[in-house]
Amino acid sequence: MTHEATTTPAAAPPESVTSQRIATALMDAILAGEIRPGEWLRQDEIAVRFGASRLPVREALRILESEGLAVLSPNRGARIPELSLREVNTYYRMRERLEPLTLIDSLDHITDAQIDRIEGIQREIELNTDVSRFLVLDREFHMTSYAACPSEMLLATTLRLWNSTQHYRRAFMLLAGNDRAAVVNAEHRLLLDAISRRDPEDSERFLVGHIRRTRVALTSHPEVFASD
Amino acid sequence: MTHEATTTPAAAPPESVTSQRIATALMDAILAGEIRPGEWLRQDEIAVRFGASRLPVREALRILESEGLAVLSPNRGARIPELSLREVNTYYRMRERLEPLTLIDSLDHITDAQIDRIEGIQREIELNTDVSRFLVLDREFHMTSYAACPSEMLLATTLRLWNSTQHYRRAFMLLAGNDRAAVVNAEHRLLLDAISRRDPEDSERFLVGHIRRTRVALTSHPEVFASD
DNA sequence: GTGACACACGATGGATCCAATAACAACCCT
DNA sequence: AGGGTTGTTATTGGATCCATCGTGTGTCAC
Repeated sequence: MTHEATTTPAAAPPESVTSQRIATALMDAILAGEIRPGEWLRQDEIAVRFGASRLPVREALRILESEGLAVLSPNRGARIPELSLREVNTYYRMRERLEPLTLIDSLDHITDAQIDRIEGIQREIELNTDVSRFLVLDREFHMTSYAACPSEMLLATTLRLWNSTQHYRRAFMLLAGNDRAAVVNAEHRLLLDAISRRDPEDSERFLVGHIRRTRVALTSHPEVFASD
Repeated sequence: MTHEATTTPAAAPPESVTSQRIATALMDAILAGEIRPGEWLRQDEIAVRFGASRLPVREALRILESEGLAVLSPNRGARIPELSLREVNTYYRMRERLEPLTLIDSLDHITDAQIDRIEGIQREIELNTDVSRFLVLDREFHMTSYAACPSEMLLATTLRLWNSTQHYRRAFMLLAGNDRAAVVNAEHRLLLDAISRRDPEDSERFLVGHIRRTRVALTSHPEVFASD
């Protein structure tokens, strides 16, 4: 749209609305790890932080809820949910089934420029050594591959699954390091090749393998999850 | 706690909160077909209908949005989305991939009493001739089979997919009638048998077949969908 | 007659104030 | 001293009023 490159893959919602602006800022803070699972989001505190009244904050919390980033209890407030190992495992199994569909539908409309962009991201991943940077690049890699999917609902559901598990991916990476980078790069290269050939079967195969291996690796570190 | 029975039916969200009460009522109205896709949900009108101010109505609309039953445009309002044939097709392909997972996870915890209940519902389906009643019973059949799934997120996602496509299922049934009842009953019986044996492979096989055949039947009537 | 512009109306978004609910703590009674 | 109860406080839920945005209509110019 504009000359500025947007970091978010989908069309960003208009920022003129205060509630949406607060929701976006809170979402970024949560995904960046500044707000962690288990923390309460007090309306008054957020309101003064953004120089607004509590009303748009309440709407923002509802938006966060619809994104799966917060749970609202009546008369109790909003908090970031703490996920158990079992729950994250389920989220990843949902991803293994859903994301191939997102990718397959995206393959029907993906452009050469988008494929080039994915390859550029992968090159940057292979040169990168910082863990936090990897989380951003990995997300960009996959989201760009999904960007051409025509179904907003499918994209939104995929994004929800990514957002809800973001904290545990980071906790795992900070703990285990990126010494498995060679495996990730091999998987990404195979996936990228299948995408560039616009081959739905191979794309699904390598994507499922990639998500599944990540799930197994994640769940081998129970200490980063809630105690169930 | 006290000797008095609780008025709320335990599983349902607390109705003491006005916004939740309005959201539930609106959701029932949408699923019952009283509010149809494309219609605008004006805050003022809903507020006077429920004898409340516009504020809880705004929260209720946010809840509806998170359920996938409404889309909110800033400064424009909320409306029930009109889905094209392509979009409903995508929703059903999502169901084909996700609901087997919901069912498989449910099979690990499902009780004999729940299985008996599913069989009772199926018996009622076979005796029933009314189309509207079938929609309710069919939903009950499947939702009861998913009820033991321990993942709230997976259940909620499944429910969203059902709710979002409810209107088009009804439009199709009212148009095509239930002359395919024999096929549905056969599919349900096979699925029920697999569930009662707690067989995940057969359960997935028959469930996918059931959803897929329904999708093909649905999409053979393009006249019930938005023009894309 | 048709196009564009401007104005007015209606609906939504936001701020402030008040009521209700839940966690917390001190207190009293047993 | 312990458990139950009650009062206090902080936080959320709701109502009313005002500002802002989008839309429709009417008019004026071409």
